Amino acid sequence: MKFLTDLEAHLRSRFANYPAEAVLAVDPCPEGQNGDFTLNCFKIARFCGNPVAAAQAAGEFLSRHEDIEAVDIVKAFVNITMKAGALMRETEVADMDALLRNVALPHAERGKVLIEYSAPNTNKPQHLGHVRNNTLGMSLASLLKRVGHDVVEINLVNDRGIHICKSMLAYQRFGNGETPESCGIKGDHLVGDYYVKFNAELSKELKALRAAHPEYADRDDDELFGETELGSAAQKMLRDWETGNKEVRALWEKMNSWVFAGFAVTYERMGIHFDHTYLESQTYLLGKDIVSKGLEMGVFTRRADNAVICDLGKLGTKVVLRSDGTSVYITQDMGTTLRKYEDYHADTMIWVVGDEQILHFQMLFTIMKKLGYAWADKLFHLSYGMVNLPNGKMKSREGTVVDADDLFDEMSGLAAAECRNRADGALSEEEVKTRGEIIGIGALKFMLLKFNPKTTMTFDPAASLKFEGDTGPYVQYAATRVNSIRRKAAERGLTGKNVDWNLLCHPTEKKLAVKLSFYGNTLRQAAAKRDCSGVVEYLLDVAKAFNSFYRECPVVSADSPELAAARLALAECVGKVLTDGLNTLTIQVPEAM
RNA sequence: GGUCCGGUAGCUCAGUGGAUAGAGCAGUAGCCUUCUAAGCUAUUGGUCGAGGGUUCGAUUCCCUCCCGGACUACCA
Repeated sequence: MKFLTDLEAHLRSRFANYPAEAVLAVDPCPEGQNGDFTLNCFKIARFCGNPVAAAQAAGEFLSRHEDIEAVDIVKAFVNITMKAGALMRETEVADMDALLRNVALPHAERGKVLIEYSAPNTNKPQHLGHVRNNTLGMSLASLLKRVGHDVVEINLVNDRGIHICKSMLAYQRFGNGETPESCGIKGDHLVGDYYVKFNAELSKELKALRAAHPEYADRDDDELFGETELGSAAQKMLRDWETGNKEVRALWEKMNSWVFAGFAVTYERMGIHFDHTYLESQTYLLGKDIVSKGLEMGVFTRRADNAVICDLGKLGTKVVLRSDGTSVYITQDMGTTLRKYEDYHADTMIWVVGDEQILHFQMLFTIMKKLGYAWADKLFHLSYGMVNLPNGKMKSREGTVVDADDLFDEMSGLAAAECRNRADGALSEEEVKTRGEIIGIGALKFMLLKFNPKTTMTFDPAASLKFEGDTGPYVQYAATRVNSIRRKAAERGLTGKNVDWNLLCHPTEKKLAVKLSFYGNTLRQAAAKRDCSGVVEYLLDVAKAFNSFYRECPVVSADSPELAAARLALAECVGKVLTDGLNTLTIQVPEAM
């Protein structure tokens, strides 16, 4: 802002030790204080004497500035009231295209970012936990794009392993050849049903086994897995899969294709489009050559039992190759990390993975650094907390898992019902569905993004279906209100062109403009922190200010056509920012609500 | 035991070295002949887990302790 750069120049000329780079920044003036912006002079006190003296000096200069109407100094805070026209110009509200364009980072700060998220297993449908992952991933990807990065979105599907064999085996035994088509069940759900079936049958067997062998009492399920008939059959199936047994491979192909078809529907509904999907079945053998390289470099050592290990200091010792020479999880992760780098040469790689894997990623990143990869210090694990329900954790065994597709249906259905109700027959059923989907899915994503990723959040199904208060629909509603203002204004022949910005001097109007001016900063900060929750808070804040404006400053029935035009222009700017903001979070905005 | 994350209003969560700690929900009292009430206005509600320290100033930084969770596999 001009008055800031002017003040900066003034201070620099007055104080010899004032730094060359800019240090001044203003915040919105808090509620209850007298001003549009506030300058905190505690922060420049070290260059300009004590805080209060700094505030006096700054205030004195600003009170003479052409853009400033009044200055109110409280302690070391300089509360600045701008002239209305200057405020609208400096906040870029008067040039909304510039406001939206200036969101992007300077070219030098842009880079190529690879972001991996979702990473589902192909043995069951996705649940609320996946929805949080998907939402965090897709929204962060979108945000990074919005500020100018070149973003590649990838998925790594866990399509092989013992858990996959479990559902395959249960299907083989109990499936009677049914298919998603024959039974009308979505493919991922059908396969998931057999995974559940396997576990149910296994439990029975374990119970019988323990009854027959009292000496097994203190051995847990995993230890006894291989002792059960089903368990050993699943293990055999995995070996058959690995040796390329035709029958097993054919079954695997068939069931995975069902799951992929199911996932495609879920992803489409969320609006997810990956640039590339890696399959674990094609990457799980990667990484062994890196182990040999690490051994040569002395990064890894061979233990007496022939296992290859890596000493990671206070992180502990990590086995990177089993004593029988086979890979562990981190081996293939080392391999895929290198593969991803070779495929895309990204400046930064991000993994969206739950916080239970924090240690794993610390180890992975440390190993990649030890192996000498220059890019390894630009790896980032975006960890997020679990999603709990009001009465505790989601547990598949207790049937408390919130299924993604069911949840979408429920959210969408409720929103559609509300739309149908409000439209009172004026909307086609198709339009009702479309709006319901945008509002319902939007509400869900918005709610998931509102929390800081790190927090272990509680999902309250009842509360989430309310669509009131700090929700996505609240922001969507504010955005659509702009449409109705525009429509009504057009009927009266009003446009938001050739505006006299000096007319927007109502406190509510100025407050709104001040908030709008922080849009770019908010997005860039959120992108730097890799955390969308700041954007959510910001959009709620703008929507709230706009709803007050909506009540207090009528547009169409304003005192003069000139004022109406100016208010319309301000409302248009709000509409653009809210829509751009929601879209950046991958949330759509309906035409009306 | 060790490492990491959290503990802020009845509930769910923001905040972060600075002005009187915020929002939504829930509660209370109002507002639809007006651009859509999925809205607005007012209001009740807090020893920011506890105790020390650093600082002009700490909910925020440091230390100790208490409580909750995650991790601590030759599982993924």
